[in-house]
Amino acid sequence: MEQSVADPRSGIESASAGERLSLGVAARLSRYLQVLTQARKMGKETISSQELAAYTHINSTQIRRDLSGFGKFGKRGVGYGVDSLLEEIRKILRTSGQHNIALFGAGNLGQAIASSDIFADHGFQVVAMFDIDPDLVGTKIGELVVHDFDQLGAVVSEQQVVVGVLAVPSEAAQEVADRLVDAGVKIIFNYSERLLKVPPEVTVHTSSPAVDLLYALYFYLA
Amino acid sequence: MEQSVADPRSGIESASAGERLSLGVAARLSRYLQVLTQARKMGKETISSQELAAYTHINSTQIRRDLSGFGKFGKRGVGYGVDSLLEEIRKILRTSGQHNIALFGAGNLGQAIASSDIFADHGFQVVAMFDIDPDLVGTKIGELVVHDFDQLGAVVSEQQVVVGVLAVPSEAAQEVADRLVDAGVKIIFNYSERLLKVPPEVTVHTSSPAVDLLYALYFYLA
DNA sequence: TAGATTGTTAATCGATTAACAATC
DNA sequence: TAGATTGTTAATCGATTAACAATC
Repeated sequence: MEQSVADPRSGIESASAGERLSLGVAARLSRYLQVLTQARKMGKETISSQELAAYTHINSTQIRRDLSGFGKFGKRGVGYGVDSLLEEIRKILRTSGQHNIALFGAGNLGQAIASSDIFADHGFQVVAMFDIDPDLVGTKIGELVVHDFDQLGAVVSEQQVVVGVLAVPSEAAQEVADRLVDAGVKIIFNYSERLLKVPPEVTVHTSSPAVDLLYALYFYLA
Repeated sequence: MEQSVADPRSGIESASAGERLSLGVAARLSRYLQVLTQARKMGKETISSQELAAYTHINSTQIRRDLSGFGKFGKRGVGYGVDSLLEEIRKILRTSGQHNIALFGAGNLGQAIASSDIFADHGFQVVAMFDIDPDLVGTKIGELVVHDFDQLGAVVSEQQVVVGVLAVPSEAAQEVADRLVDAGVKIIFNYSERLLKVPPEVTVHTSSPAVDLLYALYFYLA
């Protein structure tokens, strides 16, 4: 889990918004969304808190408690409607819209991400790809033309890019991050291992499969 | 974060082990390990709880508290020695050794994982690759020969595979998982979106970049 | 009705944080 | 000495869980 919010804004409350969710609640709601999205793909119409618990490793009481804080979304004796719960949680997280991503690095990892619908399923669209290799610039990966890094600023503002995803080698990661920061991007998803230095208003999420494995392994060995 | 431990074993306590770590502590220690590993690569010799906090988004008091529970690893006015802290945490997590991974799927994602040292840095070694495509079976990806799925059981027991990493299309994920379970593998790392059904003693970690993004986005939009 | 599952309460435990003395 | 940072305390807040009535 990533805890990314340095300074909860004091003062002005958004009119439409109620309270800001706690880090834990927001993280758990996101997990529910993931499972619900897949459950829908599998043609499931209802899902119980017990089933959600099995897939998320989150206690079923906790799940019911999280949800009941926002309304009565379930049917006793039946469970939750997959479609309707999906919609409710999206409303709560206010992430119903379409959000644009720029992808950096057109190597194996970049291509894997571009061709996957792991982001698309949750309303994120890869709208641009970048690479430093002149042989790749101008070629097409799926629907996307590979841009040169020099076009970064222009693409970010024209396409309203909200998230930059780094699938570049570690050595290149900091430079790309710097450029994204200059272009005003506030969320960076880092698939390299490099520790990135960014200003406090920018959130970096570093992907860490090995860390997750270490964690799982501890409980396996212990 | 993945919470994966269903039934804490009652009764018998391992002689060498003290208490089993709580889920939260184990997860945070793993994060520290990640940052320390990178800090060492960057040639850093000491690191303060403040710096660790900046990279992990975990409160610095929390970090000092976590560590001081196991010993006095730091020097006041200086910080923690990167090498020594790395070693201490590995001891605590009892994950110092070498652990073997089998990788499934030799496509873009599989190749990206095989050629990355994101696992190797933490003592995980990819010892075998598998693919269903007859054209790929027998070819080499880096140092690794691509095996046919039929060899799964033999390879797992010969190479003492502890973790199976799935980089296959969603449609194939459940079948590979079933075979891994049959072969006795207890930890599965799932890069597909498919929800996997496994027996309770097996831990599945599903990679969820989009979920992490949704979470970051909430705090950005809110 | 009988079985299943939600919504909610109440009680406990661990996480979080500010503050600060100890000490490098 | 002066500055920095650990180790630790104490106080608060949120997470977790079992239990169960309500109700589909």
